[in-house]
Amino acid sequence: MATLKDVAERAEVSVSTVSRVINKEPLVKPGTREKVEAAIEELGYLPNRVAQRLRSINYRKKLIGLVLPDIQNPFYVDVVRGVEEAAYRQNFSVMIGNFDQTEEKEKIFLEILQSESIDGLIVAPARGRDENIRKVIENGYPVVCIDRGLVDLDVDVVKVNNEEGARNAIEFLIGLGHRRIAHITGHPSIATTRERVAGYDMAMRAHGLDIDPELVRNSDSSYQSGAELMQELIDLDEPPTAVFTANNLLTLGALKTIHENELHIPEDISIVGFDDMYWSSSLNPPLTAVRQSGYDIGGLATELLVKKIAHPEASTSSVVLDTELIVRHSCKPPRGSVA
Amino acid sequence: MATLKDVAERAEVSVSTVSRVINKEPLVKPGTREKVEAAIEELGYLPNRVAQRLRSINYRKKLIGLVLPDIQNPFYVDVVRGVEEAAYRQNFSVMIGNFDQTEEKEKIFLEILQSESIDGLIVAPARGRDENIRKVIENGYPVVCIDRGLVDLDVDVVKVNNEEGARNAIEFLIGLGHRRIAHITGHPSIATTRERVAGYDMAMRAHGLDIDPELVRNSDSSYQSGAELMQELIDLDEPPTAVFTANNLLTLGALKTIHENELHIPEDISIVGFDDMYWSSSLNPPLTAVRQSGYDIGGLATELLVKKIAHPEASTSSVVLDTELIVRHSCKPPRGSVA
DNA sequence: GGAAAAAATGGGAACGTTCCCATTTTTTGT
DNA sequence: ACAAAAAATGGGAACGTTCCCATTTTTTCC
Repeated sequence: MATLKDVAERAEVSVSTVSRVINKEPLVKPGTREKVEAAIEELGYLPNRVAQRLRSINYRKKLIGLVLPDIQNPFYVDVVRGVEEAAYRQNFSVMIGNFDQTEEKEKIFLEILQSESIDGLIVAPARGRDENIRKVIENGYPVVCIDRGLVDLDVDVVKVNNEEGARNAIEFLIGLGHRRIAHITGHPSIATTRERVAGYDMAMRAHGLDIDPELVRNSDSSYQSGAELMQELIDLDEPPTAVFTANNLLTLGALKTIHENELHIPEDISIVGFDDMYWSSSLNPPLTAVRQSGYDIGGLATELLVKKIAHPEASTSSVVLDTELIVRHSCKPPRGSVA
Repeated sequence: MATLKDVAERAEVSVSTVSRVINKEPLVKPGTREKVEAAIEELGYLPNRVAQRLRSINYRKKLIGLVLPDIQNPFYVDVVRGVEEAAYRQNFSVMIGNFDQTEEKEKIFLEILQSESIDGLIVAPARGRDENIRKVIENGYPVVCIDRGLVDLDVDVVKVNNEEGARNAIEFLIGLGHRRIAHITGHPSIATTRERVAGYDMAMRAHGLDIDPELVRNSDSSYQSGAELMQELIDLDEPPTAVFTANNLLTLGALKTIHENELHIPEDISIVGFDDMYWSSSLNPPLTAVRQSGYDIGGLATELLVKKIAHPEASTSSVVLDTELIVRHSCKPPRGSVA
């Protein structure tokens, strides 16, 4: 592959000048610039990003890391797209790591990213307290969290208003006449889970409804546990007439169980899921869901990170986006109600 | 961050020796190795992968690229997981690029990867002919294709037996008594599409059924076009009693339209999809699908690539995996049939 | 016990860039 | 037209490693 030196020789200028052209620095005479650009074209020169990164000063490496707990979750796929798009606009590359919810993999991946000399990091922490991420921050890397923040750490966050999203969903169900509303939650160690539970509680209490602890069940946020917990709810002496699932994997798991039990949605049971998917209309019936835009979250997080890379001293900020309740056809008043 | 030099000073050995320890080379006295490892531990040293990559000889950079047309497609997400897992086992990192089906993005991404000094590349070509990929191969990079190969280029491929997969699906439908079986295909420029169509044709002909060209419709493999083409099929004077969709996005799109038209699966129409998803059981009714393991494909492609990186002179090989028809509940004999 | 062979270690160039400073060229103002 | 200022270019060290070769130390074997 052609190097800077090759280009310099061809264009009959110094290596420094070619470097300046590559980096679009202003102090190059137009004529020189053209000569150099011609040489680059002729040689098919591509800058070696590895050498660039090795030599460049901190905030100019043009590489950010993205660390996600579960790439099988469509929400995070949207985040990936949002981050890639925004990063691309700012001429940054993205290195993606998926740690499948395991702490060990997360640690390894964070180390790799630091070894790769990233400028900064976007991460969706699996737990509220995360020693691995704390270390990265202590090492001086700019970090932006998505989806949820970190306990004890003052860090930039881009997230949605989970409490409100959950509250809207529950109030919608209450409005339809439901009283026994179940909530399959995520892992209680995650802030997101607690906020969504808080929204559930708030809505229930605001309408004078008791919260039956049997109807609120913690999970590990997986497809599997969504299916299992749904079965437990169905097997209850007095099963719920509606269920609110705290993320899309749980929703899909719950749907599986509902279908297996040959219950009909929405006649036998209503369901609202947190997280919408582009194919939610393909479900039967089309799913009513609380939409949070992973794409927007990823995009905003990237912009925030890029700013922070340029101005590391700036104070931390947090962005809270609104959710939207997308009403489709998976809910109706409970049997025998007079809504 | 601590460097090799820091470790060397602390352990009172030369930089070369530390490098040898890092790279697990055998020619180090056990005692020395321990001293060095202690120093590494104490300083929290992490090798700088950028410097390593810059200096290392060709096949030792320990980085591979993965270029995919559409990360929103769950099949490719499985591929990502398979590649990451296998790469991790071999101590390789993976740089992922998603080009959203656009040629321009693909080009940019392939250039970035070359700039990043990758050892080799796994790619799912969007088209059968791809100048961008051809260039990468000409530049001497080992390349393994997944899902489909490239016209005119002798390249390693890991794929499934598409023809057989499609044939099995169609024969299953014929066995149930269907005669008017539609096929929503992918883009005709893609080999995968042609192979699946060939399987469809073969099955139909083998059972003496005419192929009605109205029932075979080309798409761009998107969710949107799956929905649109399904509507066209439903609007036919003599609509099909069963439909075979050529990938999971098309399947989801078709399902949306079927539900919108208030048709019932499988009473009004049967559907078999190419590509299974882990949540196919969550669809209502659970989807009958031709399963191809993206995870296995990704894993095998990675192993093949790693071998090729070590022995670039080896002749190209291609791996063809079998598909599996997962029968769930989205198919039954057509109305009025005496199956 | 000593020479030869093998093992272990060290020194320094090189990878392809950027960055800093020095030098040369051009522009500006009078 | 000339000095001063500004713009443009060049030279070479440095980034943190690996790799090659040289040197030193240890082992082997008669």
